[in-house]
Amino acid sequence: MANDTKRRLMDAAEVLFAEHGLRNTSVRMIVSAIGANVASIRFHFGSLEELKKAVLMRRFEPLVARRLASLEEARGATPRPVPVRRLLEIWFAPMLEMAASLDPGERALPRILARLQADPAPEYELLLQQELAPHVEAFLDELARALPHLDRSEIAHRFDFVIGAFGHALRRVDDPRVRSSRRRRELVRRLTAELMEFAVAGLEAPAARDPDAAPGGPVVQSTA
Amino acid sequence: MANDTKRRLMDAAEVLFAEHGLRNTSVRMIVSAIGANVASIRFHFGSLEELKKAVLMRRFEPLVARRLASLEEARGATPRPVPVRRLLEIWFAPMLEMAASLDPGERALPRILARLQADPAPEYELLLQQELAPHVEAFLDELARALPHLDRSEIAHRFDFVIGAFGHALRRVDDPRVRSSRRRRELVRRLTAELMEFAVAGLEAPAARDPDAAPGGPVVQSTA
DNA sequence: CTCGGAGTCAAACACATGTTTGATTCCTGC
DNA sequence: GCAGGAATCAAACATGTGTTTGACTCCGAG
Repeated sequence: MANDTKRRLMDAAEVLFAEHGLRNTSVRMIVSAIGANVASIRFHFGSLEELKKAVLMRRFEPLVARRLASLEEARGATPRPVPVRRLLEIWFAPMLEMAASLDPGERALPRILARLQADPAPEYELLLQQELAPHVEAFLDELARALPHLDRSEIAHRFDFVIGAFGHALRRVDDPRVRSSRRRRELVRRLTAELMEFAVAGLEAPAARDPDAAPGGPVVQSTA
Repeated sequence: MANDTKRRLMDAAEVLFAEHGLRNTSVRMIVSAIGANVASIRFHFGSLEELKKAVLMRRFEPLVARRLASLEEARGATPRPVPVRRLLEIWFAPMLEMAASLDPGERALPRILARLQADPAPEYELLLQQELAPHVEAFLDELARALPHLDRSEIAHRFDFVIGAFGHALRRVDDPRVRSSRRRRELVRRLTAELMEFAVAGLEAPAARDPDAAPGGPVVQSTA
């Protein structure tokens, strides 16, 4: 019974975070979800902020570990560069499995991260960047091998585009109009297939012309 | 002097909305920014919610109008489908000009919308969907002519990917580490050129295989 | 000059937030 | 069985929120 309340707090909190966002979830929403006392969060975590970080880390660390392990394995299989499509599969797979899960707790992290993408809260931003930066670098390194026609900075930007598209797609899956888990899983699979085609083509596209050096005028011209 | 305070409230509010998000901007933050009284918002707008909607609409209506006019013009110029690249230019241009503007007020709307993308607030979601839906449909119609190898639903999803990537890129431009407006404008131009290449290739990619019918196994396979 | 509405103001409202307190219950180790 | 820490509890705290009130100033029309 010792850490039971502690675990139940985290479980209840993470689905509330997914539903309402980290910012808009109050102590009282969490404790009342499991019939606990308002002081329980302070007792078990010290503060609400600490609980938020604990919830994020519990799901986040295994996710990063899985990605890195898969990347390592794919890289070790052959001396040739890992194909872009395979790299994207490795990147997306863990998150997609969570997003399609039947367990609301499993499903929470992708939703939380997708929200965090656009609602920058300096504290988590920093926390996640520290946790993310290393394995993002590893993927960018491997992408650079697979896309020798692009310089590193353009690769980083394009990977950012992919992450933005992915997050946006995940938010769509959150649409409350998609109720049944059967339909949700189907939608996730569908979007996954379409996103994969889109992202591979986008990443492999020819390098952008330097807008300064381009003789053909600005890439985005006035619509006059 | 009549509507002076009213206008100043909207001006101050929109940059605060861009900075802190619609949700996290309080009445007192707004009024203290221009030295007005807390009751002034109630007097001029009825409520804080009404002020938010007024701020959104003031910038939003001209944006939609510009896009539709440019689309109409491009479509009238030739009986052939408008190229994908041109459609994206028309879509991005107004927002990009705002994002690169020197006026913080001009710059606010893209930031607000980019935040709103991931922080769904039912009230504005509805408001914006009503305002957006018609001209999104018009763009999808034209995209369908330019991309005859894709069915309508896949086009809609891909356009969503583009919007997600665009929003994410705009959020990057918001990075407080990018201080000088000179550097910001440069970054916007750079990202624009790269995003254009990425998005055109992504939209024009071959249709995704139906994950059910695909004999080659799941598109995203387990990373075991 | 005066009346009256437009606009502003300080102060308080009712409510929600995270945190804190001190007492009380619970259960394990002795 | 009992001592003592772990865990829970109701209640209050201080602060922030949007809103409301009623008096106040201002200024143009009659």
